[in-house]
Amino acid sequence: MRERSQPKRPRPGAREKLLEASFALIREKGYSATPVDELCAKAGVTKGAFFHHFQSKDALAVAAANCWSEVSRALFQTAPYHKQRDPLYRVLGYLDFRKALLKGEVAEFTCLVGTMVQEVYGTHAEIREACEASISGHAAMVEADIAEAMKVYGVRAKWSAQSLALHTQAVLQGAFILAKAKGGPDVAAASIDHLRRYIELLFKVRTGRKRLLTGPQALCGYIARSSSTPKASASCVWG
Amino acid sequence: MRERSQPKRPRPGAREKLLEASFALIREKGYSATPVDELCAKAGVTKGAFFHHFQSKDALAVAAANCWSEVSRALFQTAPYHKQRDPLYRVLGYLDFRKALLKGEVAEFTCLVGTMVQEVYGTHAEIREACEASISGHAAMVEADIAEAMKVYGVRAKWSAQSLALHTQAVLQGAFILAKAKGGPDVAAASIDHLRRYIELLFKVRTGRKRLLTGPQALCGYIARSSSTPKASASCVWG
DNA sequence: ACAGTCAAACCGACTAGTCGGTATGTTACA
DNA sequence: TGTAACATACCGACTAGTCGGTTTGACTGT
Repeated sequence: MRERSQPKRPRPGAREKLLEASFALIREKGYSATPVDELCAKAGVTKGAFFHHFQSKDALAVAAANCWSEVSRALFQTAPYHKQRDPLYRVLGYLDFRKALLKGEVAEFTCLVGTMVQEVYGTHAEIREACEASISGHAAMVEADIAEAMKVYGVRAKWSAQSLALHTQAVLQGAFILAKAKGGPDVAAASIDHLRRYIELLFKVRTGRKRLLTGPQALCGYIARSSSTPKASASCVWG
Repeated sequence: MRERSQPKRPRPGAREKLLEASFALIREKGYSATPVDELCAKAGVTKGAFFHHFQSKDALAVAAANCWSEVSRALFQTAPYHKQRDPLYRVLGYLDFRKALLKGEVAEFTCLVGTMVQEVYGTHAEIREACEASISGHAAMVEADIAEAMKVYGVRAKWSAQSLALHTQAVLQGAFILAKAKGGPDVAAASIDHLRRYIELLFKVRTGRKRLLTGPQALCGYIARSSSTPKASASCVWG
């Protein structure tokens, strides 16, 4: 239902504002500890609007996870590292990009779906599935580059492109937990460095990072600072 | 209806039972979503007993995190891999041991403090600190072996033993999140495999795992099955 | 141009139930 | 007789969700 692609945008969109508020609040306080009233307050919207757009708080969580998938897909697909011709450089550039995103408050760079799935995996199947889809979908994007790199570099191994892609996500999620525990992004950055080193070793790229970054299309390591925190955009109405 | 056990209460220890119940429930449902009443029910104890032993729910969380530190310290210090003479084998054996612990339900092998800190890092400073201490303390144990291995193997590197130790914890915590998202331990095991391969590469141990495991003191890979899930013991009264 | 119609969007007081926490016992034992 | 260790009843605050009503704006017929 909802008939989402209507040519008219009747309202500034309480729905979008609620999704955006959920990004901030759930990452900051967790899902269970975030009351509906507070989501409404942050979004500048009333409770009536909330339950007009979402059947329940859980339904919002599912929508938020789906929206997160779309927003992050958009962010990473348009990121500059993605234009690298060498697929391995795309993989390493991806990690540099992730590292560059570790700025500001912890809640601003951590992962919504990773936070949520941790809390609800055993009690809210639908939310868990939406989070799983988000993580797996993101991993699939990385997997494509890894698989291509394996071909180009002639890497034959016991590990699969998929398992390595999932491993990158595990490292990132774990790095976020350590960042939360320690109160800052430094540990997370160090962990990404280790992951990068691992991938270099797997592909036998012994050169230091510098050389990788000064290649002809050296777009890997830089920051699209303007959008370090993915925002819910109006285009993210479903997912 | 109460009348629930022997009128004699020699010293069954409501406190210990509550801590043990918190291990199970918080790992299963998260901290915020675990009501005090349910903790009491699981522990077979009344609410009065709860607030007799803990000033607040938050105080229980701090105690649980400290208890977790002690229980896991005891578990890993007595684990067989720890007797390896070669420090590198201890590190790799640690990973094999962690992998072997990935049995049963997800809530039975995931980390209490990792789960908790994710939820409360921004709102409950004392709990966060207790979780941080638990993770860092555990990492320090791994760090000692890594540092020794670096000496023995003459490894000089940009990375420190500490950062690699923290990285192992990041991988494990992240592996737990993926396991929660996917509903089983397989992804987590694969991620530990990648971490193991990384460390082998760092130490230039090119031999396959088999050879490592068939060495003279090949205790690395086995399971202390009887205690895969750390239990709160009576000795864990404070921490 | 304009009154009428309709449905979606939105509002906010209200409720039923849950939550963490307390007040006041009761029991076992030193 | 005192004290630690419980047990039970209860409280006020909070929470997700409801419901009757109002606003908004697109569309229609005249």
